[in-house]
Amino acid sequence: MANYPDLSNRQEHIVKFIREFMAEYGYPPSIRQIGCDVGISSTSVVSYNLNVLQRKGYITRTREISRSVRLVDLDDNEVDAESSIPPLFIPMLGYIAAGDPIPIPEGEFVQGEFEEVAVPHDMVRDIKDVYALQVRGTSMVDALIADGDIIIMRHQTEAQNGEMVAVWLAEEKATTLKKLYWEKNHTLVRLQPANPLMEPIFVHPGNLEIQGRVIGVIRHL
Amino acid sequence: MANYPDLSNRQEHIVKFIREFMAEYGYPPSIRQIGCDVGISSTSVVSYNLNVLQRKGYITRTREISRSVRLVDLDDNEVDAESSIPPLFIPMLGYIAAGDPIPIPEGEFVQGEFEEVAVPHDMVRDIKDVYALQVRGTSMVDALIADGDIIIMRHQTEAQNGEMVAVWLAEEKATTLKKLYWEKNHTLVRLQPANPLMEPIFVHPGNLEIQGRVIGVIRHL
DNA sequence: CTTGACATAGAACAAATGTTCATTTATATT
DNA sequence: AATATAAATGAACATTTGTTCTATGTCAAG
Repeated sequence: MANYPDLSNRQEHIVKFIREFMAEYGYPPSIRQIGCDVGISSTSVVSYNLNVLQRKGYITRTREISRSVRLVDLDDNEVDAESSIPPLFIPMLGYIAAGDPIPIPEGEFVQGEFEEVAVPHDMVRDIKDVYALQVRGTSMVDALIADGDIIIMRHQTEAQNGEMVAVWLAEEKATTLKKLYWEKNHTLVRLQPANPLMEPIFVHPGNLEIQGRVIGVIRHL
Repeated sequence: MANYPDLSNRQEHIVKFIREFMAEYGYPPSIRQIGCDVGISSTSVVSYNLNVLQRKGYITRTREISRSVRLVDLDDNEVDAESSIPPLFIPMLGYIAAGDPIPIPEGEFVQGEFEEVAVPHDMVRDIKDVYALQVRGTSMVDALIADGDIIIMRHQTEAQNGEMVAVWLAEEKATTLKKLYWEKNHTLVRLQPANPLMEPIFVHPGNLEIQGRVIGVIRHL
């Protein structure tokens, strides 16, 4: 991993774990939690490696204070206590229905330009490229999504196997939400409904346009 | 201080101290550090006030984890003097699966007794009798609910027409989630799947036990 | 005046958590 | 091969930290 040339693999792993833990929980991990994740059974080895990371300027620690490991973050995406708080509201861009391509965000959202939708605290970590769409119609029931549901999307145009995506099928002139799998050396795409009782469909990559990835669904009743 | 009308002065002080401490140090304060700043010499009084702040939705805590106090970051302007603040977290009671009756809350929840689930700000207005269950299995797909989904329930034993309820069918020994409609002068119950492509079932009221009402569904992908 | 809910207080205890120590292993250098 | 340094290991211990318990005080409602 070229990001940290002067660190061992273990030390890189520790830095990344601390960053992820802080983002997810809002407080730093303990020595033992770091050891569990990194596979170090001895608290003194964790402490030894943290001392190295501190000496090299990657972290700071306060002696005899629980959970006092803090990253000194040199990356572009500076993580600090305030900005690590995930958003509670995201913009609602519009609607998603079978017969229309979904609205796609252009540039950054201007505050107040869109209606806002409340999301759970742990559903969105970084609001960049994330937005909500409301479902119109019953065409998404194969994705176990009902009319009126709110879909939380992250704008991306490529997808990995197993990710739930919104795709526009040009020939059929239809939007569909399915799990995407590449097959036959990327010459075929299998779109798998979330409902296990339903069959997948197969499309050529040229007929398909990935418009975003689904990261959550919210249904009010 | 008009910003937190439903908090005592001490509780406001605690919220502000937590925010300042987190910003300055990058990790949350301990119970004793909060006590020192606010002038509370007893750790149980600090803990009591933190429990109140958690119940009112200002902070979250994790039981028996050091420095696990986290602010739930609402803008000061969003605190409305006229309304109670809706909860951002509710207790997760357990699981729901087809072959078992759902866990039913008994009495009020003891703080910290259950794992907490994040919900959207506008999904729950009053936490009383509200809890979450996680779906195990694919038996709920007729309700457009997937394995792993989180269902937000309000404990109630009676239902109006059209409400989505969890019912236990004694003869079938099964839990199902469907919209309930009374028919033939309350001598028959029609249970309507949320999936419009599926047929309803009809049961006698004596065979059915309403265990709660579904008020929302959350799906993380 | 009584009662119940809320808030406070201190002590004791349990558990979480960080540090120290003795020892071993791995690696680099001479 | 010898030596020095870095890295690892587990155990023991010290300290931090959160929870529980018992008791008391305040205040509003009946």
